[in-house]
Amino acid sequence: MADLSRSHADQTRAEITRVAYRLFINQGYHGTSMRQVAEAAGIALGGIYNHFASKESLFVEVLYEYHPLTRLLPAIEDLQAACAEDFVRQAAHQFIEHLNERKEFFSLIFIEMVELKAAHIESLVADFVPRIVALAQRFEDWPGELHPIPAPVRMRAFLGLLMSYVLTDMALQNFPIPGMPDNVVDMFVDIYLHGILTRGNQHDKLSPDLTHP
Amino acid sequence: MADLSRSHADQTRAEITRVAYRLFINQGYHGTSMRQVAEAAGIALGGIYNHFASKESLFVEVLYEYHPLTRLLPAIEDLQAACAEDFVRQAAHQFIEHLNERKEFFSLIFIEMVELKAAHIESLVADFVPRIVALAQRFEDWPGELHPIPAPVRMRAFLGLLMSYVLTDMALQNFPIPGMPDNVVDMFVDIYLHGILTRGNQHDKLSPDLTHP
DNA sequence: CCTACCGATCGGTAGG
DNA sequence: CCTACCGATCGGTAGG
Repeated sequence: MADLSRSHADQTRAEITRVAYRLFINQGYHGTSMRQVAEAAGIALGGIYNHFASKESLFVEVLYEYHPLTRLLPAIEDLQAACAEDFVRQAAHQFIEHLNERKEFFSLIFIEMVELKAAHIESLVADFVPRIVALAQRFEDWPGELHPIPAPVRMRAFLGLLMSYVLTDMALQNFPIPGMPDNVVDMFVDIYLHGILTRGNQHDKLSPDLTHP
Repeated sequence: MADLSRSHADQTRAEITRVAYRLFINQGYHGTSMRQVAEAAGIALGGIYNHFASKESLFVEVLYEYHPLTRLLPAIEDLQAACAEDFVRQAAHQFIEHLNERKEFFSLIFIEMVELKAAHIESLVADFVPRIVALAQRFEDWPGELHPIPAPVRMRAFLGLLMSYVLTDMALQNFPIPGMPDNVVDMFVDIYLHGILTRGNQHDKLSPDLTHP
C-alpha cells in the first residue's frame, strides 16, 4: 500500500513533468504559467508544489529529463566500426535518429540560455564533455586517412553540421525550398567525409547507392 | 521646427528599440516588461505607447531592425570571384563578419520561434529566400569543379556549417575546450571546400599559410 | 491533493 | 510625454 501510494505520487510527478515540457517548448518559460501546467496535468495549482519547490525547479527537471545525450552518447560509444568513414556514417545515423525524437529539445536549450540566462547548463553538460572529447580521439584509431585537422575542430564540425541540419530542417518545415531532396543528411555526411578524409581512403563518388543505403 | 520635433520623436523611438533589443535578448519576450523598457529608455511607461501600439509591435520592429540579412546579402551578392573556392572563402568571411556583429540575433530568432510561435518570421524571410536561391546558382558558374550535389543542399550545408560555428562559438564561451584553435572558421571552410570541390581544382593541403591568410 | 487567498506585477489606457 | 489608474494574472502559500 505504501508502495502503491508512492508509485501514484511518482506518476503524478511524471505527468506534471511531461505536460510542463510540452507547454515550455510551445510557449517558453515565462509564457507558461503554473496554472496552465496544473490544468494540463489535471490537478489544482497548489498540488504542483507537493512535487516541485518552484517553477524553476520544475523547469530543471524537464531539462534533465528530456535532453538527448543521456541515450545518444552511449549509443555512439558502443559503435563498432572498421574505418573512419564507417564510424562517421554510423555516428551520424545515431545522432539524427536520437535528435529527431527530441527535436524540440533545442527549444528547451534556448529557453535555458535566454530566459533563464544559462543558470543550469553548466552542470548539465559537465558530465558529457569529457566523453565527447574521448569520442573525438577515436578518429585517430585510423591513422593516415585524415586531413591534418585538430581533433576538437573535426568533432565540432561534425556536431555543427548535423545540428545545423536538424535546426534548418525545423526552420524549413514552413518554407519548402524547391529542389531540396529528401536525403540531405546523407549528402551532408558525404560533404563532411570528403572534407576530413584524404582522397585515397574514401569510397568516393556520391553515387545514389551510397547516399541511399 | 517641425523637422526638429519629428527628429526628436524618431530619436526616442530609436532609443526605445535599442534598449528593447538588449532587454529581449537577455531576458526573453515575456521576461521583459514594458516598464523595464521605459525605464531603460528614460521615459515613462505610457510614453512608449506614443511610438508603438503594443509590446508585440515593438518586438517586430526590433526583429526587423536587427536581422543581419539586410546588410549581409548585398555584401555577398557584390562579391567578385575567379573560382568557386575564392567565392566560398570570401562569402564565408562576409558571413562570419556580419554575424559576429549581430551574434545575439539568434536569440531573437529563438524568441520569435518559441515565445511568439513564429508569427512574424514568414514575412521576414520571404524577401530573402529567392535571393539566397539565386546566390546558390552562382556556384554553377564554375562548371567541372563540383561534386554532383544539388545546389540547395550545397547552399544549406554552407549556411549550416557557418551558422553552427557561430552558435557553438557562443555556447563554448563558458566552456573552453582544450585544443580548440583560434582559426576554426578557416578550418570549417577548408572542410567544406574539400567536401564540395572535386580534387583537381582545389589548392589542397591545409597548410598554416592557407588557413591563416 | 484542494480551496482560498496573498502581495506583486503585468500590458495597456484615460486624461491631461 | 507623464500621472494615475484599470482589470487580469502571476508565483507561491496557509490551512485543512
